[in-house]
Amino acid sequence: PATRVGRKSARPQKSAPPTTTSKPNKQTIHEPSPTTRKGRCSPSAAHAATINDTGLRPGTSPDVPATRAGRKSARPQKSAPPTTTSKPNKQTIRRQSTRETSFKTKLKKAIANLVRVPSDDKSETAKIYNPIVNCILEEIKKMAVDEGEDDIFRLRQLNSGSYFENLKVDTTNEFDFMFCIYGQKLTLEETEPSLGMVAVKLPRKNKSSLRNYLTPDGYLSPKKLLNRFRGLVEQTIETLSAAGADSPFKDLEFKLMRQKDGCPAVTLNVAKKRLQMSIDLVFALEVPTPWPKCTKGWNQSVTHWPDSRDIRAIKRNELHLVAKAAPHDKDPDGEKLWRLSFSQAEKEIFNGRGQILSPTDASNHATLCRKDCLRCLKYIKYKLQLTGGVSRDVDFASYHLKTVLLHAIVKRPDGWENENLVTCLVCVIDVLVSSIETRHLPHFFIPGYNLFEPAIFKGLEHLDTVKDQFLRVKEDLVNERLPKELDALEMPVH
DNA sequence: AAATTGCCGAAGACG
DNA sequence: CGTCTTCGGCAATT
Repeated sequence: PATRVGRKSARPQKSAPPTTTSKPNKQTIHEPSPTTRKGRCSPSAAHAATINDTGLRPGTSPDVPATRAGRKSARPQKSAPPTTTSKPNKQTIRRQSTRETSFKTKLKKAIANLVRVPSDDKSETAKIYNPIVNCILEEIKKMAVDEGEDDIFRLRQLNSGSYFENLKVDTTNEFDFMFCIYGQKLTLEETEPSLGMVAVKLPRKNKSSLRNYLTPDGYLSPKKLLNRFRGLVEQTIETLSAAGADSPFKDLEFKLMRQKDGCPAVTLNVAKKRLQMSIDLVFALEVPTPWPKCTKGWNQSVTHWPDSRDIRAIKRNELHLVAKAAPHDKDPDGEKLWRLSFSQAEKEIFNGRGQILSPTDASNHATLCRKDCLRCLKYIKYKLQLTGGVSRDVDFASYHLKTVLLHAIVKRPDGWENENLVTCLVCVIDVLVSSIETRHLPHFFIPGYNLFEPAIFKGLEHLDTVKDQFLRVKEDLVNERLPKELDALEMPVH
């Protein structure tokens, strides 16, 4: 029974590759001239052993996490990787100035030194959070059966968040999971397309227990459902905490954090001796395809990325609704509006087996490069917060950075290779800066939803600090200096 | 049709 | 740099 499934799915060939030249290489960043500077040599090791027992970030990241991977099959290597470029021959190398080469090396090293999760820690934490989430899921199901609601509280687990996306840049032991109600027929009402939110009603034929969570006027209430979910988790934690001496949880201390207003997640802190971790359980509703109307037009950009075939593939991903509060007084009681989450679609673009590359990408170099870019951006933001440049509760979120990156790829679909990392970073920073200047950062999938809309974004005035910071980084980059914001060596410890 | 199994990629460790 | 390892994702399988 050979389970031969390799990556032999279709995707014969990404249509016409030779577009390379057609694109006016507007990105001729002057990888600049010799501004000298002694390399700060990096005694690595610096950030080592930051096994932090501080962890535990209190806030809730507006980063809206993931949902289930689409069921698309592997895309075969986007054909033709002639590798010519990836392996510069000696002459090419010699032709590059040694300074430039050494700067690239230096940058690469610096990035490698951004926070990483050592594999020891990975094993150790995995042995804790996996049994816990399994147990919570099981207990919830059991309790739901007793109360006749097992038709909805048989939840699907999706690992999400920066840890599982390999995009973590801080040292907190924080793990995000989505717990999704799935398989329900829902009717979406797009009353607030410019907020990225929808209201939900149940079609007549939906006889599920969701009926228990309707408002008087027939809307599915995020607050009611989230409260119910939290109640289930609370009960579970009680039984977990009361575990006997032979339980796998006997050394663990559990503490359920207070429910933050408008936060779609239930946060559970777990401690084992000195090791602390935070488990975020994001409650979500899976909404069946097709995507709602507010997403019309996200793909109508003039550019050629992603191509129409990829767009179709992306749109095959299920969206999710999370109980994230609406801004202002749009829905003060949290009784009506749900926020759309595209995390599965985003995951497909960045990670999935069907990485969405550009027509001229030959391999998964682009994936690596994009992720390195994103990690750099996130790290810069992280440092800015650590050093007090921007307070932590301004909701300038990594989601904004991810969105900026997506726009940057649209603007310049080719050349995402770590060889060009500097160029790529500069490109992303340019997009970020102009978004800030114009106060216009459209949600990638909902063009009419401006993430920097004053009514939506708190702390607009801080954005200029952010802009300055990134401009400094850009300045360093084009002058071949390692930005101190990317230097993990002196990591402030909070 | 829920749970198990096996394969593969990502990325760290190590030499 | 290349090889080895572990973890997670995924789908075939029963």
